[in-house]
Amino acid sequence: MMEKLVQHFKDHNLRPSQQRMAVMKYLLDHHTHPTAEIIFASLSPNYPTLSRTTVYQTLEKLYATGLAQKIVIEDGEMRFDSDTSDHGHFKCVKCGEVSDFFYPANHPFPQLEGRFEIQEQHLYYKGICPNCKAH
Amino acid sequence: MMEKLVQHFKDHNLRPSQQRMAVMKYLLDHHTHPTAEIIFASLSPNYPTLSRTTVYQTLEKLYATGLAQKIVIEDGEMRFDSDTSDHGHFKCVKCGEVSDFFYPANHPFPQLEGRFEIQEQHLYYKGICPNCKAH
DNA sequence: TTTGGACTTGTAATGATTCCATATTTGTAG
DNA sequence: CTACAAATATGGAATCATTACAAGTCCAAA
Repeated sequence: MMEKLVQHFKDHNLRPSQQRMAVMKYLLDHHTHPTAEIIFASLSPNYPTLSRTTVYQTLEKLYATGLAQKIVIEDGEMRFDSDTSDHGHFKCVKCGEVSDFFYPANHPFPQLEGRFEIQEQHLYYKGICPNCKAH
Repeated sequence: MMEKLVQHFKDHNLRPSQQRMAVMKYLLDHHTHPTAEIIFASLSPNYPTLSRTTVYQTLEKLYATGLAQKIVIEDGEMRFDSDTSDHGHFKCVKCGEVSDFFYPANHPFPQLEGRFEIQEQHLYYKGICPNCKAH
């Protein structure tokens, strides 16, 4: 597993530093769409010298090289997901949790007229999750 | 036209103050998905005492009462649209412009499993717009 | 082992948004 | 028409996630 990760990084011209490995591993282990702050807080105990800036920079690198996707639903709250496949998200306005939902690969999405070059597609819903609805 | 606006506000228990009228009118006249700052800058010359805070508060009110929708595509950039119908957006990563795209009202969207209560649906693409692609 | 570039760190800066206390305006009752 | 209470507007300060920057550290190649 670790070797696979190292290879991932090398494939994308990134050095497999401890910090990068840790951040990426966190994303692979927690599909909870964490923010940089959440990741920082989670890793800090084990990496006492870890800096917030490093987490931010690492996430940006992961995003830029296609190892993670960036999810923006609320202003001032960037979340990350190591699952870069096309899938949607649901954010509960009560508990704040963001969950995935998947749809068939061939699901028909609205087409754009003209010569738009599409790089990313984002679909998300906001509302109340089953948990919060049941009190 | 102005009377219609006044009625809009009254219907939603909002007083038709000069400032609110001006902000709402701006949204109705400019379907360019402006930010609060853009609206503030545009109205300032005609309303010298207008405050940024007022624009922010007004936009929040308009959103909360269903007179406008809030569009978040990039972090730290809240945009507003007086067209509250279901439609998608495209943001050009080069010029930064946000444009609309519409799809049939009966377009099939992915369903959520379980008892999710959906309040908002957002679909957007990012990429290069025809203008920028043609240089 | 040395060297250069990549990476990390911590602090300071940024900038959009919100807070808050005060002033003004608006709708309404008399 | 007038005055009062509630709603709204104002502007300067505070917040807070994110980014910039300068200095220190690590790693790979010669």
